Amino acid sequence: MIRTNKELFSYITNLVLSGSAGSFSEHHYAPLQRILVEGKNVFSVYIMKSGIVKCYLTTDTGSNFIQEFFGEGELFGEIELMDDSYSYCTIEAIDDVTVYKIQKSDFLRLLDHDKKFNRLFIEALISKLKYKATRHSYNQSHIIEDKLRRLKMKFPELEEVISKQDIADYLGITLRALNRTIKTMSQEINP
Amino acid sequence: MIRTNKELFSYITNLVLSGSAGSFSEHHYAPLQRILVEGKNVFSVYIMKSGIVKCYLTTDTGSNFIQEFFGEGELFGEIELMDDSYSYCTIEAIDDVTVYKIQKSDFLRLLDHDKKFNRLFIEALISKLKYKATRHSYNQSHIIEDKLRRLKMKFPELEEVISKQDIADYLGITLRALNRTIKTMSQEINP
DNA sequence: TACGTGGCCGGACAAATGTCCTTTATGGTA
DNA sequence: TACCATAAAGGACATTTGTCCGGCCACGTA
Repeated sequence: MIRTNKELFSYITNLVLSGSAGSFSEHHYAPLQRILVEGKNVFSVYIMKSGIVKCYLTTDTGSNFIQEFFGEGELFGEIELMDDSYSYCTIEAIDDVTVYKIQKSDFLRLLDHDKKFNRLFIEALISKLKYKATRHSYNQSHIIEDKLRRLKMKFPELEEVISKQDIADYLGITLRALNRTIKTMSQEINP
Repeated sequence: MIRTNKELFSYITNLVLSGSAGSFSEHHYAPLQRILVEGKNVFSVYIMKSGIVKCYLTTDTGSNFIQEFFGEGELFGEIELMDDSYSYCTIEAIDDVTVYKIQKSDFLRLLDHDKKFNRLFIEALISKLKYKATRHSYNQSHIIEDKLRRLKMKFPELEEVISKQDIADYLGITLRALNRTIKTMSQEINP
């Protein structure tokens, strides 16, 4: 649910600490602030230093669909990197957030000259792919109760950290359906 | 719906033709033959030369969920590349299929020594990511009729090439629901 | 205190989708 | 030809999920 990337995080941290990569700058965001906005041009790649953001897009039906929550070490803005496109989603801070920011051109240079970084980046992409594939197939083939159970298993502190509406948007369901399911499940435990 | 990758295809074709990459071997498959099987170890990366395959996985509910259809230039087996893992999906030929196959170790060497190839690979991953993200959010926020309309728009020859069951598995719905929707839509046109 | 505002909860009903089962082609094969 | 497997189509019903709505509660502010 909250995606992280330890390896990338520690590698970037070392890069920054050693001062060998002056191209990284650090930025802070308060809850509800938006780091990227759907439809706007993206000029940098971002890597999470601390906090949690949600990555979502607004569909033509008006509802929000949450792609992922990002925590320590996850990167975003990379999809818009290659084709100079507009951001296909919005990134919004959930709590206090710190990110490393690196300009496209610097990022591409790093990718070319730093083999280790290149490999870590590829692994990050592959990890995202795998995650998305699994999630989509699970979502399409299970009822809400199963999805919720799975989510709670993987992320027990769920309801303390993420709002109900966000959980619903993440599961691709309505708030009503989420509440209904929570009720049903609690009744199954205490009949 | 049927994913392709022109740039990668022509680059690989040139590599193979120029003989500079002896590590590629060519393989043929007949319809229904399986190139990768879910749960089995993967030792190579594959790139489609011709034909169409379906990439699907069987969920714990017994239904099949089709991740993507691959055509010319698309690659698969790359997810299993980095973490030495088992295949998370099955790749099955739909018509006559030819693929280029390259061993993991050769692939990794190529990735390290061929900058252009490295970049094409990253772009391929990013393209898949973007596609998956869009598809999942669309699927979760629209009714079947919308999904089907969108699919037909993007891929008009749909029903001639892909079986009804496969279309249903791709949309994450039952065959019954697909038939019902097709009927409804045809009645809307000829009332 | 009184009054909004927003998050959370749930009733009642409608719409979408799944399940189960039967029928009708269609193609291959004994 | 007769037989069998398999794709396609759809009827009848159950389940799941969405829509619309009103109520409750906590919190900030006039």
